[in-house]
Amino acid sequence: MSLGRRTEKTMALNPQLVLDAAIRHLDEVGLDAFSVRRVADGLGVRIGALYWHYKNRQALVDAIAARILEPLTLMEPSTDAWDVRLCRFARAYRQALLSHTDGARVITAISGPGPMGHAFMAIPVKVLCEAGLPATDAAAAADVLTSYVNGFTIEEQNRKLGQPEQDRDRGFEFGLTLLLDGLRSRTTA
Amino acid sequence: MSLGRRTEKTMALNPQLVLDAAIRHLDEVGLDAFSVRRVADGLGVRIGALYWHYKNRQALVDAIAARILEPLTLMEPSTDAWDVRLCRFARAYRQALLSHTDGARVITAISGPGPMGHAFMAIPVKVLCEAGLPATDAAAAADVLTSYVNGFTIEEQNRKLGQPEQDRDRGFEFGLTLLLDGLRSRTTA
DNA sequence: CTCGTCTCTTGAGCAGTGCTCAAGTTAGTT
DNA sequence: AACTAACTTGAGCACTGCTCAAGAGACGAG
Repeated sequence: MSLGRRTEKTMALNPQLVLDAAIRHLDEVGLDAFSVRRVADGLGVRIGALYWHYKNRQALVDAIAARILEPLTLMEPSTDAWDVRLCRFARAYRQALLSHTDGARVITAISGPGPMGHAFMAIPVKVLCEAGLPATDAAAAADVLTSYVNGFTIEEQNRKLGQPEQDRDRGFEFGLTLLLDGLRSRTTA
Repeated sequence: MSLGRRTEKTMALNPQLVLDAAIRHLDEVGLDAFSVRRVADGLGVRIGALYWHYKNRQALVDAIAARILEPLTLMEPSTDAWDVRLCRFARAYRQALLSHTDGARVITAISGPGPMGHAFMAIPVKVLCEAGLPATDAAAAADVLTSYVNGFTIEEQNRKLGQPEQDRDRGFEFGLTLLLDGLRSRTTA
C-alpha cells in the first residue's frame, strides 16, 4: 500500500500526509516559492482541505521545522567526552538543515520554539552543563553554537551549494573548532 | 524643505527617494509584510512608477541591504591590534543589522554579494591577513565570523527584542570572545 | 433501513501580492 | 511650436493566503 499519495477517494487526508506533501513541495521549489496551493495540488485536493488540518501556512512551516529537528532529539545518548558530543551535535544539526531545501531558513522562520524546539535546545545545554559550565553560560554557549550553525548553513544553502562539499565542510569545521577551543578553555573539566 | 517625502507634483521620483521610502516601510512592517505597493503608497505614487527605478522587489531588497552595509565599508582604518579591530567590526556589523527591522534577514535575502557585499567581506579578511593568517584561512574565518553575527542577529530580531539589551549584548559578546580566543591561538603574531 | 451527527472536502470568492505595458503626462532642447 | 526623452498612470494578469456556507462520506443509534 503506497503511503506516499492517497489513493483516489479511499484514503482520508491527515496531518501526516499533508506534512509529507509539504516537505516534498519544499524540497522541490524552496521556501520562497512554497505555496499552500501547490501542496494541495500535490495531494490532488482543493486548498480548503488543507486548512482543516493546519490553520495556516505558518503552522505548516512550523510542522516542517519540527520534522527537521526531530531526528536530533532522538539521538541516542553517548558516553563520550562533552566536546566530542557537542561536535557531533553541531554536525548532525547542520546535516539536518542541509537535508531539505532551505532547511536553515525554515528553522529561522518558526513562529515560536514549541516543544520540539525546546527539546532540541536542551541537548547542547545539557552537554555544556555536564562539562562544568554554570547554567547561564551553558545556555549562552548553546545559543552561540546554534546561531553559528544557522548562520553558516543559511549562507551555505543560499549561495554555496555549487561549491564542492569538501570545501563547505572544511569551512564549517573551522568555525566549529574555534568555538570548541574557546569553550574548552572555559571549562573546569 | 522636507526631503522626506516628495512635494506634490514638484519633486521627481528617483532611486534615492524610493529607497528611503522602502527603508521607512521596512522599519514599520518588517520583511514579511514588506510590499512594493505599500512603498508606492508611502510615496503617493502608483506602483508602476517604482518599477521604472527598480526592476523588481528583489532589487529593492538588495538596495536596502547595500544601504545597511554601507556604513561599515566607510569605517575609518585603525592602527589597533587585529583582534581589537575584528571585534569592532563584528560589533559594528551587528549594530548595523539591528538598526533596521529584520535587518539580518534582509542581508541573508540578498540575491548576490554585489560590490557592497564584496567591500564588506574584504574588511575582516584584510584584518585577518594582517594578523598572519594565510589567505584561505582568513577567508574562512571571516565567513565564520559573519555567519555567527548573521545567525545570532536573526534570532535576536526574531525572538529576543523583548529581552533587556544588556542580556542580548552579553550573549553576543560571549560568542565573539570564543571565536576571537580561537583565532588568537591560530595566529603567529 | 433511516436518521442524525461528526468529520472532513469542495467551490466559490475576497483581498492582497509582484509584475507588465500601452498610453499618457511632463519637462527640457532645438 | 515641435520634438524627444524621462518618467507616470491605469488597467489588468496570474498568483498568493485565507474564509466559509454548502455538500459528501462514514458510522452508530433507533
